[in-house]
Amino acid sequence: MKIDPENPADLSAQIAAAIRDAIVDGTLIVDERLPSEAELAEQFAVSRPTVREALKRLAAQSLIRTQRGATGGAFVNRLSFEAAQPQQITTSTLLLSMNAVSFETACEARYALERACAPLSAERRTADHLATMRAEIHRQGHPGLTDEAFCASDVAFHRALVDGAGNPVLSYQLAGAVEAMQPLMNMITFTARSRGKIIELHTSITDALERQNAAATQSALTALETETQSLAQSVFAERAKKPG
Amino acid sequence: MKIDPENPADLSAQIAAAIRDAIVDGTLIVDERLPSEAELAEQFAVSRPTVREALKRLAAQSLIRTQRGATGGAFVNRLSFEAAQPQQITTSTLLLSMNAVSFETACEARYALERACAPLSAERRTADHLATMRAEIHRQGHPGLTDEAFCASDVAFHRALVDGAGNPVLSYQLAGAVEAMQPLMNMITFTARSRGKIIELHTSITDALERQNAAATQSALTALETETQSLAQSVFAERAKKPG
DNA sequence: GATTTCTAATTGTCTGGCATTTGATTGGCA
DNA sequence: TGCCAATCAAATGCCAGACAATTAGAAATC
Repeated sequence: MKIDPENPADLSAQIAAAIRDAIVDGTLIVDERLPSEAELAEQFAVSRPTVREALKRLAAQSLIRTQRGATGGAFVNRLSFEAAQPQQITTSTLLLSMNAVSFETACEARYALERACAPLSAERRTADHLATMRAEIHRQGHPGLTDEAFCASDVAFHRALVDGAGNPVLSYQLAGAVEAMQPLMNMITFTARSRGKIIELHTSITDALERQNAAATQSALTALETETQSLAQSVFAERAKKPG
Repeated sequence: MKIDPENPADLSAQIAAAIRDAIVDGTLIVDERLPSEAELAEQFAVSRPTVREALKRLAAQSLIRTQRGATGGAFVNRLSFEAAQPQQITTSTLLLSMNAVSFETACEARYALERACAPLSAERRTADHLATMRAEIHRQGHPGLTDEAFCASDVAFHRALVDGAGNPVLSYQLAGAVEAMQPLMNMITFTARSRGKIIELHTSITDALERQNAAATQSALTALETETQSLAQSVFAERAKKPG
């Protein structure tokens, strides 16, 4: 673990990179304790605040955790899917909002990915997954539901669908795509009629999964994508007509 | 932007979260300059090192960039897909290696996601994408190629396939899944015979894409998945027989 | 008017110190 | 001997102040 002493700027970034590399290539293993801040400062020939800045960078990526006290210190974190997901969602959300990604593009990606889960989910979904999906469908039918709550329930429905595939890697990747869409979906006003259509399609998806019919699940998802796209298009067209 | 003064621990994390929230909800917009470190320290009633630790956390996530000098400071970064991808790949790689995800599970997720790109890629792939894929296939046929270089070429091939879909959201999500598999793939020894089979399947994939035949692309991908899985299984079985 | 120099603002880093937390040690007491 | 409380030591969390390096703009000079 070495840093470049020639370049006196960005010392904390260099130190963070050195430690990160050591974690990635296995030099530092899970739950291993890093040297204390004072020792690291000595090793890298920098001051303690600089070391601390480096450690905070790593902590921001959940690569390490710190613990105070006599046996405390910085420990290599076991990066869990649960810990990585919130950050993945934040990043995906910002990517969409800051890069002028069209609703169409985001929606296309999301449904393409969900269709990828469909065959696995049709095979492996448990009664629990189906129950969650039906519960969300039921909630979506409630008349007093705000648009935002409707979207949140939609996300919960789709996450259950994805989790039904029983593949944590898929669930992790899809969480970003599905949740990041929520701010975009929240821009849509859902009329009673469009809600009814969506609920109908959610029901066909759930039915198809229950019958373990992968093809039917995929075509229902495609229908839902088409419906969502045209709904968004009409909302945006309406908004363009009367600005303000 | 407020922090909880009651809880004296984790001040830098609280400040980082406050600023991150301001960026996510649009209070701070792209390229906007944050107050100087001294001003932030005053606002949050903490010291400058604490503010700096918070800023480093945000810099680690590419949410801000800093610039020295008279008109310098911390600026909200436009989070680009290019900047987010390396971190997404690092995270995905660590998730696989630290969570004992089986080769089977990771492989299944990867090919499910790639199949999701196939229809779009069949529709939109350019001559450039096809040329890249054929070039990688050609490289893979070179006899002197190390296993590691073969894997790297494999990754390049699949990334071209994914990029062919012309959807940056898909490319971003898939990059994590594809690249993170590389360390797992590197554990496999590729015989001349297995390389030949893979090259053959890569060729059918490229041919199907060239003919814009989505179904053929998907079934070729499925065949490649089956081949990869059985290859891995035999390698691991062999390794289990004679340990060391 | 162009070039050079100066200046002010800002981040990057260091030194030194104190507060807080927490496990380990040690001493006292039953 | 066994248990419990007080103490201790190590480590992180935080702070104050200072200096160095960089950079843009202003001022001075040719």
